[in-house]
Amino acid sequence: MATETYYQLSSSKKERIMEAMIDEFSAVSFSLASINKIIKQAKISRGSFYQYFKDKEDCYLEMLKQIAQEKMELFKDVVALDPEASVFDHYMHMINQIEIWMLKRPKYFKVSMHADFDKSDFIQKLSVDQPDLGNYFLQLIKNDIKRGIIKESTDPQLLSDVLNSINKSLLLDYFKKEDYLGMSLKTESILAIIKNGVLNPLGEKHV
Amino acid sequence: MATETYYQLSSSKKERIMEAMIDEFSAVSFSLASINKIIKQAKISRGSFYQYFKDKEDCYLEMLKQIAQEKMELFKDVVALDPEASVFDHYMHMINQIEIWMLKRPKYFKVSMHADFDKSDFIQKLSVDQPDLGNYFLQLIKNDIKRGIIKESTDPQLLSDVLNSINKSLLLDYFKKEDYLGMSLKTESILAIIKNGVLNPLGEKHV
Amino acid sequence: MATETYYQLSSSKKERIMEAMIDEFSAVSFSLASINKIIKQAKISRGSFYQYFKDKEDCYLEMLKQIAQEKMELFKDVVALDPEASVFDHYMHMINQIEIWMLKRPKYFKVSMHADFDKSDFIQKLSVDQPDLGNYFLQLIKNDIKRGIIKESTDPQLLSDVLNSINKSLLLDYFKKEDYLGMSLKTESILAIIKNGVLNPLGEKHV
Amino acid sequence: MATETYYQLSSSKKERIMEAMIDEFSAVSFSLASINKIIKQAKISRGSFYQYFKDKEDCYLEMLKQIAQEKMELFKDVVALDPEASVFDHYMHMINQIEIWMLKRPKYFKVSMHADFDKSDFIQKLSVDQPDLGNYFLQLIKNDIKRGIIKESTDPQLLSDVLNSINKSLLLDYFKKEDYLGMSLKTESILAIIKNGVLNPLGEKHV
DNA sequence: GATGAATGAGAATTCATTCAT
DNA sequence: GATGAATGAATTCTCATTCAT
Repeated sequence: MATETYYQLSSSKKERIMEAMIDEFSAVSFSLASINKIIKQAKISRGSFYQYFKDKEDCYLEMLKQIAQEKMELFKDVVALDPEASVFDHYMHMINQIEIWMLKRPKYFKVSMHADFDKSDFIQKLSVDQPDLGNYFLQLIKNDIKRGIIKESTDPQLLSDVLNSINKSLLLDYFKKEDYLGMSLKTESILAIIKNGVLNPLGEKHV
Repeated sequence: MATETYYQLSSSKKERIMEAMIDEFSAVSFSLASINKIIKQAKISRGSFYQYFKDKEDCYLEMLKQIAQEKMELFKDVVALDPEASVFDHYMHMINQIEIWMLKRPKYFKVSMHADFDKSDFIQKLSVDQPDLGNYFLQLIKNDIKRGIIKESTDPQLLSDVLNSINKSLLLDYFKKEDYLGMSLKTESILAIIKNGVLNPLGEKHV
Repeated sequence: MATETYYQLSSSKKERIMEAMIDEFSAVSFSLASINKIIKQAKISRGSFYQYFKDKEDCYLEMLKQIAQEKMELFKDVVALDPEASVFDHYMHMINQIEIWMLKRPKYFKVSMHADFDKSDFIQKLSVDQPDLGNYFLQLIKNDIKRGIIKESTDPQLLSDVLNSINKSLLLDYFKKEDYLGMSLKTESILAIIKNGVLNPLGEKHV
Repeated sequence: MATETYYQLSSSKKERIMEAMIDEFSAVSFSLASINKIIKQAKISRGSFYQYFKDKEDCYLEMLKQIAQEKMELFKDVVALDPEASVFDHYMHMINQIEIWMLKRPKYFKVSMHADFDKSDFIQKLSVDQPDLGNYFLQLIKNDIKRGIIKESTDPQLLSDVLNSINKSLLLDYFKKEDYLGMSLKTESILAIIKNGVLNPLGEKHV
């Protein structure tokens, strides 16, 4: 949604601007982000900013586009896995990818976390969520049930939700700690629980 | 931390003010909340506001107190459960309580979600988190392992984290949808997964 | 100008109020003085304050009255000096009295210094100055000229002004330093200069 | 400390702003000065003001700079005097300069008088005083003593203080009267007193 | 196309004064 | 006569946006 003028800018300038926006929008939420800081860091004039973007919202959207592009690339790789792999393998693979991504682009990740929590009308209208991801795992689960890997009694949608929950919760934790290591390891342990359950098969009386 | 003046106000006025504060602080984060909106909705003058509260932070703290009080009551009930009950029973009980609470006071919950994400120094200093809850479940889990209800091989801390994750994630979901029904039901299904696992014990070849 | 209500107050209460006013008006200028602080220190209610005094100006005037009374007493003593004494003796006597007064009531002195510099319309209208003092010394000087103590060529008004200048300047200095000792000593040295001059009678070529 | 933006303003605009600031800061003390009044008089918007100056303190400092500049020029001329001249000649010369300055820029002088009395932390930190002036005269006095112009028995520091007192006091007087004429004339008479003393050398009996 | 000065609504907070109880 | 809650205009300062050059 940025203007023609913006797209015709030199790559280096566009990158400078993009970096400034990402720095700001990853540091604070949309509503609190300051155009002042962005133009100072990007070393462009106030007037130029408004010749590139209609307004604050517009520049934010442009930045989201950038992030989305990289995400797309991430998920391409997720898909590129042994077709025989179970949903858990896929999930682990995704977590691995996310971990790599977060280490590589911690700010992109922060941006989406902020977006998740900004309640301003504008941000709410954006569906920043990865809309396909839920469905993607759902299919894998159904397939695994068919293949006999997962119990027939399992509700595929529910398992998909659980996986998503785990994912989100982990991200949230790491967002707060600002320390992105150990995600894969922890995820693996959690998956073990989900796969095998925690109840003692010998404990008769309870539950 | 509110002033004497505030506490001596008529109940109806205090409630009007409290409602206005909750409306505002549940709608946006602390930093973005507008005293202007609060006093307009509460129909008090700017001067009165500052006779009730030292500043924005003070009024926020007063509101938290209110929320905390109701939470306390909630957890009283959680504790009052059959001592023989498993951690899962306790967890379900808590979820039930939360569901009731969220239906009754959906905005209270929103406030804490915002607090979770406000990075301002002031909010960061507040430990709005329920600090004991994690530990509480941890003890129950350890006990259940001792009692043979839960597998010895289970890492208590991890299971505790998972339960917490589920909890947070569910809340987050419902926070976004602003639709708090079905939490208990869904939780029950999820617990079933965690208890028994989803792997097909007969499915040899995979995983 | 205070109200009847005020004057009918118990002495102890009036004193409490007066002390609070003096503390405040000696600490900062009239415009910056805070009624809040006064009523807090005096332990009276806001409403009472406005039942005692019409407004801030009114309470200030009441306080000035108090100070004026003590000043009057001071000058009574100044007059009570050997009628043969020169204007310089009188001056020294006054400075001694002032020094005593300032040590005893440093705040009274600060009040007048603040008044001297407050340019608000209200304060300007007040002639806090000791209107008679200038004239008083003028008479003494004229007398000393007649008596042959002071040169005939001396302009009495001018000498009076000089004495006043010295006085004010010293007070100003001590006000800033907030250290009231040594005034008398310094004054004595200065008077020596004024009495005898500083020019070397043998220095022919210059001046 | 003003911003680049300010310095790049057209002269006429800068003068309009400077005049408004001087009007306000000469009318009341720093703490009481109102940015509102300044921007209204200068006919600039609130936003502009804060694009020129960081805050109230900053604009005040900018104004002081202006005053300092003119003072500098004043003292250049004071120094440019016959090296044989006595301290009294220098003093008179300075007073003459001050009189000219005060007639030309009466408000500048008022500003410094206010600064002298503002007890706010910010103003206190500024040493608006002419720190070298006292010392400057002290050196001249010592020199005049050496040269035999001034009595050896004279305490140089004391005489310097007296000259300063006279200066301040005169300024203070004229500040209050807002009438700056006759300063030089009066000073000359006062100096005569200080030079020659007022005591009648023939008056034996007294003092 | 680029610049950056100008704008003004909105933010939090203070304080002398009024008035119902 | 005493109380203290209520008021609102005033304060300083911020920031997204516009517009003349």
